[in-house]
Amino acid sequence: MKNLITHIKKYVTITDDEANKLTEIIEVKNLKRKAYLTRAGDICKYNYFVSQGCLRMYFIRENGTEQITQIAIENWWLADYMALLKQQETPFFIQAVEKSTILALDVNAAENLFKQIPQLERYYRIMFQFSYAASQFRIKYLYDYSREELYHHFATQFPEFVQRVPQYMLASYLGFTPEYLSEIRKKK
Amino acid sequence: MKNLITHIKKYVTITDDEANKLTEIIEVKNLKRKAYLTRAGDICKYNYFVSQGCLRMYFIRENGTEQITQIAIENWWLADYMALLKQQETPFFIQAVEKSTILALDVNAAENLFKQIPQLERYYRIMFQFSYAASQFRIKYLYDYSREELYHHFATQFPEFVQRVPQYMLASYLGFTPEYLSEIRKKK
DNA sequence: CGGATCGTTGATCAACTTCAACGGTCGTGG
DNA sequence: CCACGACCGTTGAAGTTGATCAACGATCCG
Repeated sequence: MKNLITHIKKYVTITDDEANKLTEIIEVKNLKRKAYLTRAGDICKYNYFVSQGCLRMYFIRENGTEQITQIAIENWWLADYMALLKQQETPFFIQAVEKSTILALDVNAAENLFKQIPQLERYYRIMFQFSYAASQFRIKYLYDYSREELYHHFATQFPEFVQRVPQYMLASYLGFTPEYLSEIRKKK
Repeated sequence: MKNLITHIKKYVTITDDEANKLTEIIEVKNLKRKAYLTRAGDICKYNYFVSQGCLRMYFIRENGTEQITQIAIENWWLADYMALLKQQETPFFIQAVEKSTILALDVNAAENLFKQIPQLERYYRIMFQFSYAASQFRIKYLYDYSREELYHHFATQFPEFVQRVPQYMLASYLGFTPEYLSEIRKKK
């Protein structure tokens, strides 16, 4: 919980009283490795903050294979925002990659808090703006580079990820097969 | 300008006075076909709203070909948000696909307005949340479908785009060559 | 210690690109 | 308002990139 308040205070100024109001509507979840927060078909109501540990978000393709679309470590928010917005069934699974402590924020409760605490809404405006910017950047990468280049860029830009997640997850996140990742690593 | 105020009022309630304050810091740009709002290497300060017309955002790859990453029609915001955030040179060009009327919002001036008008910050929180959700969805599509399937999904979901932009732009946006698009269309 | 999971290897195959060439049409200058 | 040049869509052949499948060895964890 401390982690979240510290993170918020990096971007906006909130009083202790306001922080407490937020804390009241947040649920702490201690997950062991491979535990699920969300499964495909669920109706979602939470936005998840990684306080400690690592989450992955993935869906299952028609042919039965997993496709990871996002990986989140400490101080990242993760959710299927389309499913939250439209209150539709999510196609995604959200699972702990390792033992994790997750903060679950009920988005409806949060909407109410925004009316009382504009600074909190400001924090989320900044978070979403940043997330969208990162997403635009990622889409550019996906279009710009070959799979092999994607791996090299990612491995040099985010070495902490490469060490933390198994190779097959990395391959899935980057959009190719574990076999091909093997081949890339052999080349170099 | 009317279009923007109408759009904002769909999501939040603002007074006429607040709307006027916003209007004061917005610049209206009338662009002819192929005119540029931004070129690669520019330092950006504006967030663009398409009041009338159509914009495309693209970058140039090492081999000299264009890669379109975004297309925006009426009531969409468009900018390189990473470049805005970090005040770095953008790698993107933003160009009018057809004769367009664009509203340019100075993001620094907007940040100041947010302090006076929390409802405006709320509007942007909702916009960015929605944009990010759409972006997550798009990334899922990119991973889930073959190029051919991408085209069919896109053509049925957004027929208005297919009619408005030339085929080679559509091919570029979807991540493949005009030649291959030709082949797909021939098949069906 | 034993079973499941993970990374690797090699052969074959499908999706999509590249290149070159051609015909149609669109819009711009005279 | 017409003619011409530039741009756009199409075709087909050859070439790449990365997927699929099957099999094997290593390692991790209970």
